[in-house]
Amino acid sequence: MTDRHSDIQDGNHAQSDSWASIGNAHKSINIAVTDALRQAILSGRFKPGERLTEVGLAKSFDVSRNPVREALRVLEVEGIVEISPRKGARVALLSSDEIQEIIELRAELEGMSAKYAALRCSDNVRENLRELLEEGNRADAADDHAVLQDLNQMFHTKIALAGKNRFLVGFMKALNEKTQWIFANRPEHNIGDNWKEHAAILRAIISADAELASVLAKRHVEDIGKEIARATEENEG
Amino acid sequence: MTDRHSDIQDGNHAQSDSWASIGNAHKSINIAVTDALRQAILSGRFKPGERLTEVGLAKSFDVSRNPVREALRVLEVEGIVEISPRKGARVALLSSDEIQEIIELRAELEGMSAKYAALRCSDNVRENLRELLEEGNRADAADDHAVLQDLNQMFHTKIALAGKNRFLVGFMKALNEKTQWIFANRPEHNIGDNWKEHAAILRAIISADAELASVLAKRHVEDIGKEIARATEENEG
DNA sequence: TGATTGCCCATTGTATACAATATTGCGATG
DNA sequence: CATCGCAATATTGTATACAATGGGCAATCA
Repeated sequence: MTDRHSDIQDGNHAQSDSWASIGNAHKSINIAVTDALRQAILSGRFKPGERLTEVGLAKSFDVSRNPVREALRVLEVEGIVEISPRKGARVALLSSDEIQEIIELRAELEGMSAKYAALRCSDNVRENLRELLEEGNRADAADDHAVLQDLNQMFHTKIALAGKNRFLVGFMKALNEKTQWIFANRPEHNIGDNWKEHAAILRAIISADAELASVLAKRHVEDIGKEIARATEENEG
Repeated sequence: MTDRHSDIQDGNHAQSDSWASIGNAHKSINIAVTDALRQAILSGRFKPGERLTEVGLAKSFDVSRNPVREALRVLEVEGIVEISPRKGARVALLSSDEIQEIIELRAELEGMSAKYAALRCSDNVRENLRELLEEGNRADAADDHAVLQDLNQMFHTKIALAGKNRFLVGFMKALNEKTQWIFANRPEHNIGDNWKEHAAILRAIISADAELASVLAKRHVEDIGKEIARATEENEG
């Protein structure tokens, strides 16, 4: 490291807000770069297809090319970067076919998670979900859009965890990230506050109705898929 | 770089191989190292928990540490290597709980794949599956263990592809690799030739009976899980 | 004009050097 | 005898240097 200031390490750069927490603590720079770059792509700051040169990224993060290369290869495995040997890296592209496949699989896995959650959640977790449900109901009644956004994310995370299969959790996390990415890159797709559907799923899980929870969760995601398809068609046709 | 011959690079230097790489860019060393290391781990040559030092691997592959680092980070994302910052990399460990979770998820996804395959496979693919079925039946009748081994692998791959969801294909590939890894590290778990079950699943898919295909495929994997559980218990208890 | 060749520059691939950190071994100390 | 420091060593983290490749552009020739 030179005597220059590092965006990633000291957070003095204009964009440092999202990076500030990752630099100094325990993580090494390659991990910080990976996280920062992933976030930049998923949030749409780097557009699909956009070229990602090693020196460019290295300069913008004020690090050497090495951590950048490692980050790019990690993100390639995650499926959000594409690398052609000796040609370079680009932000991956998602075709509408792939988007539908993501939604389709998410629907199945979300249903599966809900089923497992209903069957397996401990009393602690059940109580936890009950609190989430009530908190969401309050926010929904109060039309608190910002809080609902958070709670909706938490909804998916908690259900996945309650399912007690860590590989399922990992896959769902990947698919959720991709869904977030889809919406970030297609402004015409508006995620509505769908708390009422979430609430119904939560109630089914809490009452240990695995069958109902599964069907509701699956259909919930399928509905999102239909909306994406509709919006895409409108936008492109 | 020492004067020794490189396990990995030999093929790149040999003139005889240059024909093979005409038209497609020769893969870079980091990819070769990734593939070689992955294979070494999945086949059990490196034991779970075994330390993987960068210099050690670099020497054994006769490359610098850089490609090795990149490979380790890729394999970490794939879940077969664990990296602790500033401490180093180890071959990942799989607890028996995790093994059961892998099987559980594989069972669900295999059922899902079979369902989709039954619903979606084109005439071409259906014909292809029919050939696979007959070939397997012949090998089974002839007790040709080696061929069956191959066909069993192909069975899973072809069904996944027939399902026409590339993310599902990716997840199943990851889970199949992990299953292979489980068996490679637990000699007491013997994969039997289970062609007859495979054949039943294939017939269901070919006749477009999605429901039956799904149930059979799921149960087939669950049976494998039971056998692993039984063998583990026997071995540890 | 239009295709082609050869050169230059941008970029990636790989190795090495150095810095920072963790681990190990051993002797001093209670 | 256990344990605490502490130095020596091993290992990882990061930067830089150099080689190799690919793409673009101008000069060249049909």
